[in-house]
Amino acid sequence: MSATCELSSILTKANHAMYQISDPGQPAGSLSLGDSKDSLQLLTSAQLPAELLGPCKWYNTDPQFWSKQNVLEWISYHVEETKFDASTLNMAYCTLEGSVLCQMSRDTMLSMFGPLGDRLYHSLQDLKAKNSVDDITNDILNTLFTDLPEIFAEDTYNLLPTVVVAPGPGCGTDFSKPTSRDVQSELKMMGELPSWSDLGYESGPTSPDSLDSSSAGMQNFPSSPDSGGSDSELDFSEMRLPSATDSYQEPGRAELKPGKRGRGRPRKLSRGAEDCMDTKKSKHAPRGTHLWEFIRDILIHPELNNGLMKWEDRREGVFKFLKSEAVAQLWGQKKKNSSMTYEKLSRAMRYYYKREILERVDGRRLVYKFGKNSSGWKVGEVGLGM
DNA sequence: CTCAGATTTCCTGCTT
DNA sequence: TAAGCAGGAAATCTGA
Repeated sequence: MSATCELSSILTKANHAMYQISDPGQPAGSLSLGDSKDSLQLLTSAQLPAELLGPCKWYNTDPQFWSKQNVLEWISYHVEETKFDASTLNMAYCTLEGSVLCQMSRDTMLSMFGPLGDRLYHSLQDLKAKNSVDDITNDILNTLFTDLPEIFAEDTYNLLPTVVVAPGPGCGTDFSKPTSRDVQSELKMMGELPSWSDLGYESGPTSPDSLDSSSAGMQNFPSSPDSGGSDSELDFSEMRLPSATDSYQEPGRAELKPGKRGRGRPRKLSRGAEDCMDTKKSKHAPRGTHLWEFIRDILIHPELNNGLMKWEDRREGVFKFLKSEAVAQLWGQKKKNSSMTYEKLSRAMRYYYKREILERVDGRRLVYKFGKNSSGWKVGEVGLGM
């Protein structure tokens, strides 16, 4: 069932124009990140159907024709894959045109991207070859996604490398050293889209305990300057606001491994027909997925958050939830927990008071304030990334 | 295996 | 009355 629901999740993504679904807490267009045409063009809900059923754009495009954004996404993907410290990258190098990139020697790339350069170079060569030679893989993948979606069910991920790599040379991305993990994640990525998380947001811890505002990944992509690759980054590709048709996707805990339960206190049964709910719980809910960072990242991208939240006093770090439930749903999607509610989210927020990541704002509903142990939201900190 | 950290979930009571 | 807010308590998961 888990597999089925996972599949459902994938297909649902494909079938619904994510944020266009009318939702009480989420008017159409909300969070349609693609609005920011000039900034990093995030893969959005609107793009989902087509994108989701096929490999991501850079993967399918001859690197020669990559836009800066494609380059950024591509680099980000590898940053994440290798858990490379994105903060060491010069962002100027990450926004080159693909054509420029293609003319670079391996040494040049090494000098530009450091240890990541080698991987990038090989990936680039592979992609150049691939996109000039065949589309077999794409066809296969499309077939898999459209005709044999169940193959992407959780337990069958392991089969993918075999299935897809089989076509041989030219079939792929960075398969030069096709470790199982590489291949799987690559494929998985193609299925789930690269997005903010693929843009390097998961490359480093950013909890207040581990970073201060002056450090850590200040050059990370569009979002938080200091995310350093926080997993808290808005991974909108994975996020979509729920619609009435999504109930079956409710993850709940019904399908955890035998003997394992979902996170948190056991939920009381009574939520109606939530039984088919399940997307697998993230097996490794990554550290660094901090709620406050997630919130912060929504806030520092006003062009993207589209009315979910707003600054009340940017300088002071005071912000307000405008669509509290929608934010909670997004958070829930990020954590693969569609039963997330604002109530729960707010409880977690309140825990931040003690840690001084947030400060109380008395008497104002839905209003919070960043505390001294938070970072990355201040005007001076934001925007350094690019 | 233990432990700490970070939630998640539930609950009660209070406030707006 | 509903929606939020405050916290306590319990439980889980992950990483160290």
